[in-house]
Amino acid sequence: MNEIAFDSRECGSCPIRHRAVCARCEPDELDILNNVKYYRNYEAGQPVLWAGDQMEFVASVVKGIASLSQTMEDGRTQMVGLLLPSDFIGRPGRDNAPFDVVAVSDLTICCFRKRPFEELLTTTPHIGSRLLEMTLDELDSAREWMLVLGRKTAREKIASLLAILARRDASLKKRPAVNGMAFELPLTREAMADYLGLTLETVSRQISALKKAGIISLEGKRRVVIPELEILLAETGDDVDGGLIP
Amino acid sequence: MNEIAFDSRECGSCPIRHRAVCARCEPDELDILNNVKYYRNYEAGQPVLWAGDQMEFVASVVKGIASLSQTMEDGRTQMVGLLLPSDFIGRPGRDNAPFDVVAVSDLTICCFRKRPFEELLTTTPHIGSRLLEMTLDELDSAREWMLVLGRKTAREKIASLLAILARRDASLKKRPAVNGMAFELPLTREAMADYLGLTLETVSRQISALKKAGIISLEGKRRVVIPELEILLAETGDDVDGGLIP
DNA sequence: GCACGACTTTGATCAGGATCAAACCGGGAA
DNA sequence: TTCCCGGTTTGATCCTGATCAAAGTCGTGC
Repeated sequence: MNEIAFDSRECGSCPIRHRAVCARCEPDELDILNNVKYYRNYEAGQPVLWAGDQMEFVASVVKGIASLSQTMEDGRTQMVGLLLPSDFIGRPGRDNAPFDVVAVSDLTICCFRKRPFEELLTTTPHIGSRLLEMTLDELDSAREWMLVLGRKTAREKIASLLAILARRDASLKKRPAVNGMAFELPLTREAMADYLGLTLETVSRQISALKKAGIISLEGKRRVVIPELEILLAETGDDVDGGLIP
Repeated sequence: MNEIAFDSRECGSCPIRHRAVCARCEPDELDILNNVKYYRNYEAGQPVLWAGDQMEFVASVVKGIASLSQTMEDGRTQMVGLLLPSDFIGRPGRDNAPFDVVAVSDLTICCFRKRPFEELLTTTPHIGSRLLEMTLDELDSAREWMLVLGRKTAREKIASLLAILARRDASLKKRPAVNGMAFELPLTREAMADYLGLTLETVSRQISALKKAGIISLEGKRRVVIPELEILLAETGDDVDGGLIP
């Protein structure tokens, strides 16, 4: 859930080869020719990996959004992570995907063959320690999300999700989150429900309620405006400082 | 959630110094004298760390159970992890505890000063990669738990918890989980509720229901007997193979 | 333009778990 | 022994969010 970048300006568009791996950039054509690095595109809704699949690559999201999710036999599904641009996909040291990875929107990922990547991990210690740091951050966010799933009301859940998306959007655009900011909702009501442990009807109703209360407003169905950030944050149930929006 | 051991037989009782760190054992008196390694004891209910506290050590659970948890201002709390013997506490690279750590039962942990430990990480690459592997495993279990919190019914939640505890108990005693096995419930009804995102009354009711259905039986309030593992597993809602009990 | 389909909203009703309340159990101290 | 107290069980009722159902919105292709 965190970019694996050391210096993102210095390098090209590929987070893995250029932003993560090489401290000094080399042209990546070589890697592409050697089939070590390659791009993949998916349409919204397409699966990238099913749980249990062999993973012959690690990857990094370049554009679009992917989800990590689990589905029970009877169809109940729970999203366990959202992967936004610069997020990392993969498990060095494991061969099989632990969860389903699905393109939520149109998606481009940059893949890097697993073996060469694992080589790099052993030969370049700071990559490993960066990866450990990222993994610990993801573990913390997963645990924070457990509070949302286990203890928050539907309204608090929606507010928490909107707060996270607002924050992500701001940081992606490299500007601070401010009152009056607007952003595109990249998820359908159903995807939100799967992330929050709710039904899509409840999601819709709570969004309507927040709108009616003046806490958010919508432009169309997918664009959210937040007149006052503090007021939205108050709805999350978190302490205003700390919590999901540091 | 996973022991950081390379060869546990070869060494003394301290998981960090002896089982994790030194490939070849040295006597640990030296470290104790240097105040690099030390033990701490806590009584049931005592806090080990509050979220935000400076952590000057990493540690490993030697005996007893600790919990990681978060509490909202109004008192709602969610446990985000159970730490059993050989589990690791700490965040190399971070100074502050992200969550509360509380002794659930009487607890002994073995602490290792953070700086020397971080030194070791940089000088001994296989420790780092083992730590990465452990962290990835914990991330997977956290995500699996998100399915429990977000989508399972109260009965399935209880069954899932019992299944996990049964499995942990078996692996701690280094024998397989079998039909008819019995184990001590190390948690109060309230602690179970906090782990499962339920109230203690619901926990109690569902345990009674499982008892009435013959899926478990109790000896006293705290000892659980599982006549048929498969039947309990069927109640978890997971696929019988895979899932929480691999 | 129109029709279709995917997504969303809204309504009516239901049910699972929360809440409030009281009783029960078992162990330890006086 | 008796009392007390933390933990547990059970009961009655309430309420949030699920479920079932229908209608509304919007974009796309014909």
